[in-house]
Amino acid sequence: MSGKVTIYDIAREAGVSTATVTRVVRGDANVRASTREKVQRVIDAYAYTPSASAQHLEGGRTKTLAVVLTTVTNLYFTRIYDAAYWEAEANGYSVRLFQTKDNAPISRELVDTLIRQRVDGVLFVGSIWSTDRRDLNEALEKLRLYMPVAAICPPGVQLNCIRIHSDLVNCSRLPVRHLHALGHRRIAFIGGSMQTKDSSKRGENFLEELRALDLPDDPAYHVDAGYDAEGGERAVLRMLSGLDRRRWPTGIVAFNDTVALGAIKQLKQMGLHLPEDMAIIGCDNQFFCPYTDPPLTSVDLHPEELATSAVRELLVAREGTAISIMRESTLIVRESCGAALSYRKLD
Amino acid sequence: MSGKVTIYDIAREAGVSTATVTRVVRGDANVRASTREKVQRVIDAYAYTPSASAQHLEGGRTKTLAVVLTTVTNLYFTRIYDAAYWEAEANGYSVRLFQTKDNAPISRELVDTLIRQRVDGVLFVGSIWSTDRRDLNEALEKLRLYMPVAAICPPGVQLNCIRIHSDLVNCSRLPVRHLHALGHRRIAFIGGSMQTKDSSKRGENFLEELRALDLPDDPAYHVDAGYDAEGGERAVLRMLSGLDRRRWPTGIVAFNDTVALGAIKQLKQMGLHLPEDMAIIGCDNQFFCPYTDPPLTSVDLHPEELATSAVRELLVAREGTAISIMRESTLIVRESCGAALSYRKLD
DNA sequence: TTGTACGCGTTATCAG
DNA sequence: CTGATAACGCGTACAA
Repeated sequence: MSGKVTIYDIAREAGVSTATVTRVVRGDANVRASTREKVQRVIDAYAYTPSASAQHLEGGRTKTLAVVLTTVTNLYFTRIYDAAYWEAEANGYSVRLFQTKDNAPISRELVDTLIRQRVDGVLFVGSIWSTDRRDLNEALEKLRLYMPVAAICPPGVQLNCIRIHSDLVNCSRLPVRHLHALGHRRIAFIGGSMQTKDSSKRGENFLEELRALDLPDDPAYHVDAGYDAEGGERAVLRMLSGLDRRRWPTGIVAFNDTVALGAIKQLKQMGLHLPEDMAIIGCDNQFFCPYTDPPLTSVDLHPEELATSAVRELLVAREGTAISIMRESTLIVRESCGAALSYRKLD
Repeated sequence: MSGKVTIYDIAREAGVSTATVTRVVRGDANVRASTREKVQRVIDAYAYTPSASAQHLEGGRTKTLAVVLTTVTNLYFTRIYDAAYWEAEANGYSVRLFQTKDNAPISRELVDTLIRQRVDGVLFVGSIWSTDRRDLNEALEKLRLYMPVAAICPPGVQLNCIRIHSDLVNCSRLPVRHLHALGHRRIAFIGGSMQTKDSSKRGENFLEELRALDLPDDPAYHVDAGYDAEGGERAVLRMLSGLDRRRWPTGIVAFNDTVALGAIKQLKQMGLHLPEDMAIIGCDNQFFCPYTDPPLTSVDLHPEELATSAVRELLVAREGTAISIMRESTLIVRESCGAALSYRKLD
């Protein structure tokens, strides 16, 4: 009763064979009622639960998926994991979460662990595409020997795996159009790091959108801001202090809500009133958006749906790398651009 | 090269026994250099990695810990998980994260999964103590048959496992003293739900502190607010609209920063200026505290250290349930109470 | 230095 | 309806 209880213990104690114990546990029909009852009693008494490892060894499947991301401390990743978790759960799978050191790519060690654990599929999410492509594809090749691989990545990335991407186009388009519709003509983008695929793609789309609307695409309106609030502060300070006041933008699109948070603080610190003196839009529609001052207009990428789709694809695991285009981004209008709440979605 | 590669495949292909393959993989010294090289080449060619399940079956340990919490979407839990993850990692363990449905207790199903996976230890964190005590202890008893169990829980809870608790006393004391020192006499607490152990403990400590300072402990100053921003909004509205203006508190202690976020919004909406008309203090020192307007003074419970300690205890797994009192809470002073930044820590 | 053979806990097959 | 027994992939005595 103290150490590990095995099927042998139960079989011996119940006076039956291990085969019968298995039948009882699995609810097999071919067991006499009295036998079943007898065995069940012993099982309960000993709190017996079969070992997943042994089951795996025999059966093949681990019924486990892996999610790999940089840190669960990031709210965006958190929403992805949460959705993936429950989708997997609903299908009888459990999820193992792996975090990668800051900007480290997919390490050999991680690949090794993934394979060693014999998970039935991996989902990579974000911040990994900045990596040396050769390393990455090498890792994927090795992984693919053992399990299906999926990635939530920007459209441009060419990876040999199931790719799910968010709607980066509308993610840039919606905010720009919104500001344009409200009369803004000088619009700036403070976003990520131009080093990474994801960020630069967002930047390109932003510029494209400006041109489509015949707006000035002054490079001064386009500055790196990293991914956190502090980055937002710095970016605003750098951009505005480098610009003659008459050339200041009147609207800012931030890489994400956290960056916007920092930007707002810095703008206020410089004496600007929001949204009168400056409009601002974030991205991700985080929980705190309604609580900034003014409430932050934001784009929702619906990361939960990306995660859900990714898990589904992984479970189906049809060969041939599928490319799913996801549900469109949605603009959530609040008051940080001064829009009336009766605002209707543009075209 | 397509399906699963086993140690037999490697052995056959390299023309040696499985024992020799193991030796090479594990870096055993007693292998002739030429043999080692030959085997290693085959291993690399086939991308062979031993199966964790098989290793577990043979060896006993899974080298895996489980962390159970309600949702990783909560920033506080997120910090705990992150810390636990890296501490485990540093010790060669991996972590499995389990989420429980909203307010559901530890389900039979979860206990079952935990045992089936044969994890080497579990850490339960938060929001589980509101549960029926009988169920809970029953689950723990069963789990303890297979693995050491730890819980990050409030001091009052009597669970038969390793208990790590945060400094709930100072968590209430520090804010009250801070406000008192700044001249506040009518201080309110908007916090959690008095149904749960954790919340009520915080409430008790709060009242105790008021009495210790000879401040009024008017029940009207003590209202449930749940755990999110919306709860904070509602709590403020309810409290203030039910009170004659002359009896309004001048300072509010919020259950956590998110609740404070909502409270701030509601206070502003009622036309109050912060911190002049109302001081407010949060708890958890979340990333957004410096970015509220005004920047939010908060208490840091150092959840990372709780998690780290919990993991350490779990790995040592000394029998007999240890009770660790953790590092004291710290008050992080910002501007939401109007304190000068030169503020010194009270006694 | 290397190989043989068994055990780890479970399920599946096949015989009774 | 029930019981032997092989097989799953690996590590480890023990033997050579």
